[in-house]
Amino acid sequence: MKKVSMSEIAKELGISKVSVSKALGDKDGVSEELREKIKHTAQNMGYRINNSARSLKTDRQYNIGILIGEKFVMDNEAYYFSVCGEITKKLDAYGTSGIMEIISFENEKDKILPRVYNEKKVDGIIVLGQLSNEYLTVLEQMTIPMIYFDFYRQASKIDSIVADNFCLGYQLTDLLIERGHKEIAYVGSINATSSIQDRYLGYYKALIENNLKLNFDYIIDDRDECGKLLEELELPKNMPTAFVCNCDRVAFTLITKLKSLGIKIPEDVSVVGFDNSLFSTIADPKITTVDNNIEKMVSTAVKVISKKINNPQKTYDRILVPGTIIERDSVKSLN
Amino acid sequence: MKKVSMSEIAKELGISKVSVSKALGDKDGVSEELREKIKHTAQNMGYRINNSARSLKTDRQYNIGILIGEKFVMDNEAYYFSVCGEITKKLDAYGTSGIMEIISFENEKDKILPRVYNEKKVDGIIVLGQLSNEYLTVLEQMTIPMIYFDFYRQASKIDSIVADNFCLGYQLTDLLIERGHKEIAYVGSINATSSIQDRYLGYYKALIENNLKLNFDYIIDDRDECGKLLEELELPKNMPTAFVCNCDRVAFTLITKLKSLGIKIPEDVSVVGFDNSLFSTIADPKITTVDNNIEKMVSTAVKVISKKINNPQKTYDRILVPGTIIERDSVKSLN
DNA sequence: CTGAAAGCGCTTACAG
DNA sequence: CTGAAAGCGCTTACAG
Repeated sequence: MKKVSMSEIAKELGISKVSVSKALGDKDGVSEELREKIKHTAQNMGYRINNSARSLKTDRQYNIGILIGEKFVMDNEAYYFSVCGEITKKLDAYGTSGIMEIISFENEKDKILPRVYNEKKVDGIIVLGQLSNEYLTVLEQMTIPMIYFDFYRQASKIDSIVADNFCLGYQLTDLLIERGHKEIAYVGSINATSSIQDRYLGYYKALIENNLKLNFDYIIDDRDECGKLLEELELPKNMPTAFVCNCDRVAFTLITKLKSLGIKIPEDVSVVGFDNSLFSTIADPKITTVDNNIEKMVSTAVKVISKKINNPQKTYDRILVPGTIIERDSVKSLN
Repeated sequence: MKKVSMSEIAKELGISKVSVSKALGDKDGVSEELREKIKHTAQNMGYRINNSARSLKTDRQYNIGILIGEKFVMDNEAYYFSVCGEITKKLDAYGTSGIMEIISFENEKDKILPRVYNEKKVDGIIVLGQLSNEYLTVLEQMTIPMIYFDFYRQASKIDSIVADNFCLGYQLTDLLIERGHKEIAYVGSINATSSIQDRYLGYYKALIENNLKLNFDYIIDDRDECGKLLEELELPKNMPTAFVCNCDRVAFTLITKLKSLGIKIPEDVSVVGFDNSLFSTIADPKITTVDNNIEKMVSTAVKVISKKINNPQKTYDRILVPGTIIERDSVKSLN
């Protein structure tokens, strides 16, 4: 079985490979009639374009790198894997493939740039989830377009796509306050990621506006310095009437723990989460949460990175994607 | 900022680019002294190899395609996404990247080959999870190495890496029988995937060896013809004392349903699952299940595809990776 | 509309 | 050990 290149097709048809290239690439400069004939012949001969050869000439790889920190994928059911899948699907419409690369703890520490960059395999990079500031600073030296997904850095000029976490944290807390709750805890390590922090600040804003005092005993860590989720949450001595959790995963863990202590949800304590992930629907009761509108976030990210590849100068700053609260069964009204 | 190629490095050092290529590629034909100098200069100049140029010459892409059917990723927490992540990690040691591609329902039906193949972006392909026979038949025409992961086709010669499902289905059912269970149901659509089918056949073998009759009412579908998981399971009229579920996900759904009917697990009914996924540990009670040894399966798959790329003639047939039963709290002894 | 020529950045076989 | 030359399969600018 011999290889079929554009030259082979040209030879077969008695024309030049230039015409073949134009026809197959949907470029001007061939008659429609010839174009059709060429496409037909290519199909018959089982022609497949050689992306490497194309890339070498055009300086475009038609690949996007998708970076995920190892800390986010310790779990088998990691959230960013599915985001990566969604991105891959959307990318397809742009004739582009997604190359996922896991940034190991080691490479993050040693500031090793990703292979997809070092070997020029991609035209741009989407970073899923926050990495260490030191590593990001190094990443930002790269000479190809990059965007941050689901986080941002105040210190950097890199465009980012994030949920409107501040606003959503506010709304979710406000909902609890409206329902008569006054003792409200926040579960999340507020220095771990920008999302956790912004959700927390939204929570705090809601407290302020309702003249409720911020109680430091009510701020509960959910992960360690490396960003790994804690096995066990440490509950405050005085039980609040409600918990705002920075994600459904943690809300689920919390509910399980509270139940094991004989505390009923939502009769005794209310719990809300974030992300509208599987955890919010398999929990009993089902968790009131926030739909971040991932689909919108992903399509925005793909659109932005594509535009930046065509025009690296253009900046988009921080794009906030609005979400919506989904009320389910984990909140009791105290009124 | 100007581009740095091997020629630039050569010019800088007053040598030929051939020496640069040999030095950077760790090939013979340069003195150690010169090699070191070249590597050093390359580093300083911020040299990154151009994978496309290398590929064009060597006819190797240093990329592996990872195909996943859309049916497996309807869920956000899809199992194969994490497998894809594991593969990506392992591939790194081979200097190779993984390019995930979702096969949409449409492309599967229309028998459209994956982009990674059509554009020669990969040296080999790993298929995660069973696709339709019609589609696989078309895939098998491809002229690059391919392996199946987590399923196989009796009809085809494609090498595959699978858990020892038959044996594990047998062991798991046998465990229930040893504990005194005689009325045992199997939950899984036995024509949906080879895994479900083999686990079922192992279940049946255990029944036969223990002189228990196969009861067709006790075979419960868990997905539709497209392979999508059913929202609601249809329980048999006469309740068995135990259920063997083809995966933890379904075991979780079943437990939720049984509980909602006031049936206690494991007091009234025992349930076992497969996969040792998150679902088996977040369920209450925790589910007795099977650890498929994904890590071993993944490392085997990566090893096999790499070898096949270097030697496409070589075949490995079906490789069975042994698993282990993990006993937890969802089985009651009737003895 | 059509095609000859140049060149993208590597690697390899070969000569010195 | 070192390097000149050829060539991988495309695309683009240009000439006809």
